[in-house]
Amino acid sequence: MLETLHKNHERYFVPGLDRGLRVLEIVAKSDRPLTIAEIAKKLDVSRSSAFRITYTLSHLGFLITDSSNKLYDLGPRVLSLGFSYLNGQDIIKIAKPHLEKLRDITEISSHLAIREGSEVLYLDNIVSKSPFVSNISRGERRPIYASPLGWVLLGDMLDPKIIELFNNMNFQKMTDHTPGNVSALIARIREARTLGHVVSRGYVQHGGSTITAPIFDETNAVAAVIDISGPDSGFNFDKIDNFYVPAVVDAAQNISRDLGFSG
Amino acid sequence: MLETLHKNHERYFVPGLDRGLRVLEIVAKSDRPLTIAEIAKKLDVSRSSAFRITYTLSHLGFLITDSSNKLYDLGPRVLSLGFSYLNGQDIIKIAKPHLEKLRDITEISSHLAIREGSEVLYLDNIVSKSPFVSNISRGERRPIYASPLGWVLLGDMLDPKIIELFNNMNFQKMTDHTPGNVSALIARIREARTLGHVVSRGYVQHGGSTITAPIFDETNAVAAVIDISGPDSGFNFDKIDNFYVPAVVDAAQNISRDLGFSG
DNA sequence: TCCTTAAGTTTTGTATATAAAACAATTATT
DNA sequence: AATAATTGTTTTATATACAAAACTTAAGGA
Repeated sequence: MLETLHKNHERYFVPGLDRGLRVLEIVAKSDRPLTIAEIAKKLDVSRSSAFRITYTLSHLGFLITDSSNKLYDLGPRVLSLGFSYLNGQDIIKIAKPHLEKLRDITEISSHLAIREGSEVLYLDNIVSKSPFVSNISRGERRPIYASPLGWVLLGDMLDPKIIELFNNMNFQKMTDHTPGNVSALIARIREARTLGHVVSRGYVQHGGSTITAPIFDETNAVAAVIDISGPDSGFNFDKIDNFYVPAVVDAAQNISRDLGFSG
Repeated sequence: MLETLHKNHERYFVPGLDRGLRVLEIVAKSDRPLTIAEIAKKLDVSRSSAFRITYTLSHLGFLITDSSNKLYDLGPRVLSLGFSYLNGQDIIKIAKPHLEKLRDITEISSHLAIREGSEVLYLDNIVSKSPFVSNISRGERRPIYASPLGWVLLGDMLDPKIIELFNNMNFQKMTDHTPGNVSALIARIREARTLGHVVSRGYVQHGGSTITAPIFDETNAVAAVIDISGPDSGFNFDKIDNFYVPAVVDAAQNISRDLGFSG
């Protein structure tokens, strides 16, 4: 029996679950609470289905309603999942002491991030004790193409895969140095891989700088990335090459070693 | 037509969604990745249903499998929801400057928390710059009955409601001062309400102290709670009554005012 | 004020998601 | 090594989740 590729791909999908989670993400993305009719329209389902889904989600505490019971917003229960995820990530525990040491010797905030789809996902944020601190929290996301961390994270991805991931993405020029298309992005990635690190000086969104290096797992894949970053006022730019870069690369290698990367 | 109360209550439930979210929480609570058979047993459904649910969740990125595709663990996508929730909470933005000022003048870490069911849920954590820091992160939870923050949070709840919430809860003695049953808890709550704050000195889990005060919303309900807390070594115990307590109560009142509580 | 439109519920016939059973593949036991 | 037990996957008959339509309530305009 031959089915359509689409149908075949979703043979075991639980539609109610799929749509419920999409409702949570629709409400999460919205900057204001939504009505059932709005959710139904965005989900492209009937109002009665949207009613059933919001009924379920609000009874479970994942959505809450306002006093009139007409506007739906995220409920506090969504937090429990994310927090469990962070606690369960061994890489965070392994990396933390190295990130703290890195923060202490450089006096600049250090971060740990992984790739999630086409985004950089920050897993940990070790805040500098100096007054010049970055404001990136764990759980935050950035588009990969616009972040030096992203360029390093894609270091082990083959060009066709990169093209597949980004060829219909809208490249917004965040700064003068944001790659404007896929081939410019590939050039950045190749450069990062060749050097083994990236120094992005004054190019980051709010006039800050970043020094980034990759973490490898036991299969030599890029498992994560660390950086030190913050406003330019926190850096001593004379010490980039002979202090900051070796410190970050060294910390990354130590974390890689603790993760089982021998090489 | 008469249906059972149970059925009637769940008339509009989407079962696939309910079970999918319960799978996420089962995996979140587990300290190790789980197999389909284990998930099926914990959920009390057939293996084929568990297969369909995990299939859906892993295709959506909320679960990930290990290399053998047999062990399921939380995926990074669960983070985005929790982070959106935190970003959407106005109370965090409103409270933050007050918490930072409180941290700066007391040199002790300050926190913001709300009630979620029978748990205290930390929404923000302003870390002290002193070496004596607490290690509570946003997203963490504590049982209400065992936390001074919880006693303050329940200040506007009527006794029958408290009894309903806690009468079949297992009260574990965390410290000498943990209430051991519902009536002891109610006494703590009443005391907190009368005083308008709680000073819990040296009673907290790891030998630390806490000073807590409630935040009210425009309807005079307890909307949240703030505290300063940390190891005893960070406190100057001579300054409790004439400095720490007024500082915390003052910050709480200012946040209440910014939230619309006239007084 | 009445009419129109829109949004939130409830009901209900039908398409389909589901759990049992069958099957396949792996792991444990004798 | 052979067999039993366990687990993952596929098939399929049937219970049920779904969307359309009906109904209810609220809001807006003439």
